[in-house]
Amino acid sequence: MILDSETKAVELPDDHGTELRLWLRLLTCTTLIEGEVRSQLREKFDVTLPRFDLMAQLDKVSDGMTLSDLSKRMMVSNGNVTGLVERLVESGHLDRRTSETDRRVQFIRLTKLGRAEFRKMAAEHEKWIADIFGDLSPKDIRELMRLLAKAKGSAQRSAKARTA
Amino acid sequence: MILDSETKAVELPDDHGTELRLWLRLLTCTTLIEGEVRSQLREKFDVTLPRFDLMAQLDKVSDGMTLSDLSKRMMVSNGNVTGLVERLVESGHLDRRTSETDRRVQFIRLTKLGRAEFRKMAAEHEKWIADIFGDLSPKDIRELMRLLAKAKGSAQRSAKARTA
DNA sequence: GCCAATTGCTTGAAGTTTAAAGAAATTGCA
DNA sequence: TGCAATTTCTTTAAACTTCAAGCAATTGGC
Repeated sequence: MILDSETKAVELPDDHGTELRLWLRLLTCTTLIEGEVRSQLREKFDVTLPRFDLMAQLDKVSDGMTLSDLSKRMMVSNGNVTGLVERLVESGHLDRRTSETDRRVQFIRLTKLGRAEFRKMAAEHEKWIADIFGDLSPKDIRELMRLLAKAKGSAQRSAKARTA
Repeated sequence: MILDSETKAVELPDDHGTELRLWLRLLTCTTLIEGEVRSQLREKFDVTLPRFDLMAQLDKVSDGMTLSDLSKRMMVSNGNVTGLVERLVESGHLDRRTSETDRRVQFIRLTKLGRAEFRKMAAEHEKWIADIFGDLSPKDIRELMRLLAKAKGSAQRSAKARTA
C-alpha cells in the first residue's frame, strides 16, 4: 500500500476503484428496488413491470404516442415495444391506429379499461415507492436527486463522446 | 394548489411525488449506464452483460462458488444461472465440478482462459465506468455512496417488512 | 417526376429472465 | 432409523430483450 506523509492511502494514477464501487452500489440499489416493484405488481395486479412501464408512458399523454416515441422514452429497442404493444392490444389495454398522414406511423393509446387499470396500479405503486425510500429524509432525497442528475449528465456526456 | 401562510406549496398528506421522481431518476441513470456498458462489452469483446457479471462474481474468489451463491449475489433466479453457466462452460470459460460431500452442489470456477479473458475485459470496463462518472468530484462520489447505502438499507427494510 | 436516403415499424434468431414445478440429495428430529 | 422438511439444482413455458435484416412509406435533392 502506498501511503502519503499523512499516512493516508493515496490512489494510484489509474485507480478507478471508487467509481466502480459507486456503479456497483447504484446497480444493486436499482436491482433491489426493481425486484420489489416487480413482485408487488405481480402479486397485487398480476402484471409485469414492462407492461406497467409502457402504460405509464402512455398515461402521461391524452392523445397517444407513436411506437418510436415509446421506445425512446422507455430506452428499449423498437422491436421490443412492438411485442409489448401487441400483447397489450390483445388484452384490451391499448388501442392502435394508423396515422392518416403517414401510413408508417402507428398511434398507440390507452383504452378506457387500460387507463382505469393503470390508474389503480399507479396509486398503489406510488405508495410502495414511498415506503421503499421511507428512511430517507427530505434533504437526503433532494441531495440524491441532485447527484443523480449530475451522474446522468456525466454518463450522457461520456456516451455522446464515444459515439461521436 | 394548496398554499400555506408563507405562500409555499404544501404537500398533501398522501403526496409521495418526490419519492417517485427519485425512483424514476435512479432507474433512468442506471438504465443509461447499463446500456452504455452493454454496448461497449458487445463492441469491444463480443460478450453479453450477464456473462460478464457472472464472471465478475467468480473472479472475486479463487476456489469456486456454488450455483446458489451465484444466484444470490447476482440477484437473479436459480434457473437463470443454470443456463448462463451452461453456456459459459460450453465456451470454455467455466469449469464445473460436483461437490464430493454433497452431490446436489456444483462448484463453478473460471478456467484459465475464462479468468484471463475476464481480467482483460475488467480492466477496460473499469476505465469506461471511470469516464462515465468523470464529471463527479470525489466528494460527489462519497456523498452518492453514502446516500445510496442509506437507500439500499431502506429498501431492504421495506422488502423485509412486506415478506415478513 | 425520379430515385437514393431516411424513417417507422416488423420479423427472426439468439439470448436473458422469471415463476413455477419437479427431481435429487441432505438434514433434522421424533 | 424413518421420514418429512429443506436445500440445490434443473426444467419448462411464457415473456422480455437485443440486434440485425428487411419491408413499406416518406422525404429531399436533382
